[in-house]
Amino acid sequence: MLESLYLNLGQHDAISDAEKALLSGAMTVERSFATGQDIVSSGSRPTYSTLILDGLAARYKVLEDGGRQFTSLQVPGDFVDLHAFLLKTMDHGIVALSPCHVIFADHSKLRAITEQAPHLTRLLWLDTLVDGAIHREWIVAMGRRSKISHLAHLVCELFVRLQVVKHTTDMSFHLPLSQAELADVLGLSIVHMNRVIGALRQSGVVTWSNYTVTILDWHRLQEVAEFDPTYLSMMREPR
Amino acid sequence: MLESLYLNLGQHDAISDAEKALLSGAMTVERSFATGQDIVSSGSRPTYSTLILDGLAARYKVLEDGGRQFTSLQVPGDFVDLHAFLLKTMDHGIVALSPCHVIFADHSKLRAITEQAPHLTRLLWLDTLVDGAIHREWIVAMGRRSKISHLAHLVCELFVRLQVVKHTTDMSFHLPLSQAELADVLGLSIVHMNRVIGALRQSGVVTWSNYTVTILDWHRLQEVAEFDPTYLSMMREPR
DNA sequence: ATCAAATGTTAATGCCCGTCAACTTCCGAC
DNA sequence: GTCGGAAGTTGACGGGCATTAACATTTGAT
Repeated sequence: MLESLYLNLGQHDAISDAEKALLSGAMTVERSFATGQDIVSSGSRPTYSTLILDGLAARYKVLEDGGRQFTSLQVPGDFVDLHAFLLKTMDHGIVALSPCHVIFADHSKLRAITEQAPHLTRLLWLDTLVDGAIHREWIVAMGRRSKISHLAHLVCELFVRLQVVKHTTDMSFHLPLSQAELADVLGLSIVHMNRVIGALRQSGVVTWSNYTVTILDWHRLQEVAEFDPTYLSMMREPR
Repeated sequence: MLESLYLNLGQHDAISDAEKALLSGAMTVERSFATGQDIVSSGSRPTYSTLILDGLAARYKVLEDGGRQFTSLQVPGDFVDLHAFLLKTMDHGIVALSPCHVIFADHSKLRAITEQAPHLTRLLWLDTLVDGAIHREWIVAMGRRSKISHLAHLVCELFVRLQVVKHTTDMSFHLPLSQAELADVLGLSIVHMNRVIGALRQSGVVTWSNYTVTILDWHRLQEVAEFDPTYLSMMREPR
């Protein structure tokens, strides 16, 4: 049930059975969300945090002119709003980009973990720190990378993150994002997004159809993206 | 000595004298850095985290073509690399943008805090979560705001953050950033950065000279920026 | 005070990317 | 199968922004 969470946290450091039991014990209700539904709405003050068991979700903000910007993509094994445990008030929304199956962890039980399980606390903290590292990489991509490089970087990131939780097959993964939604990831117009995707296809490093991305040449893709996975902290070491 | 840290952490929730003593006890060596010097270098594995006592610093990444992107600005009372306590390896550098006076906190002592002081641990965790919230706001600004709105938002953010640690006077603050450095914050060319600053000046909401920004019309500035300080979690409540 | 270097400012040119528009393809409902 | 709407694709055009270059101004070093 929580296998993807264990894979996600366990990539950074070993987690004990006792810790798995604590995590499992923090979980309460399961729920499903349809594509397009808000999993958490902006301005709310949730009393639980949401773990994705299956599906793809995204954090987003909407501006007055209607423009939307995604600030992160969340895959199975991710807490979409672990930060709300301490931030209290959601300053952004979280939407399901595909049918999402989730499970809730009560903040009271997360708090109990911080009182009694320092190592597990550090791993949960670390999970939010990796979030931050991904945000920084997105800022760099938006500010200083070419658009095709930005897109290539996103493909690299998603492939690696999905691989950790065993949601890739060979060099392919499912990416249920319309081009309009991708445009809200990269901060582009729909039309230009379409052209950038076309350019990446043309370059021959990936195929991309039916919402499935297949990496044909990982090495060249990594070069185009200048992708260095250090920021994902995938090395297992004492934390 | 650690007054700005107490102000920074204390804005989110009350901190006890015992907690202040724990923080104080975690500090070791003080040091100064000159403008332009790296406080922490990319790829390093520091065994301590760095707190800014005075000065302005920034996190940054450099791309192969030499392009630089700042991913955050750090003011007095900020830990510039608290995340390295758990991430272990720095995936970016941190540079002093003005003469910086800092103090180091040993990771071993931070670890001891996580073992013995759950509430203080949550406040330190929260500090890194606010970092993440700021990152998200930067992503939105880079992706979907006009450049003048982005700049206005940055001014709002810095003013509020500096106010918390008592580094503003009336509606002014010192911002020791060249236009070239600002361009690396917004992801613009130097020439265009100059024009955007000119446009913000023209609009009459701020004056900006001698590295000092004065807000003439906070209300209109906030409107231009669509600035909503919720993301900074400045409300004091149990965490 | 003088000079060199860093920083700020302005103009010219061209490309990247947004907008508008038209059209095609895909997909689910019936 | 047929229909309607969503998603994808392509072209035309204009504006925002990068690049280059030149010059002005400020700053710091001697």
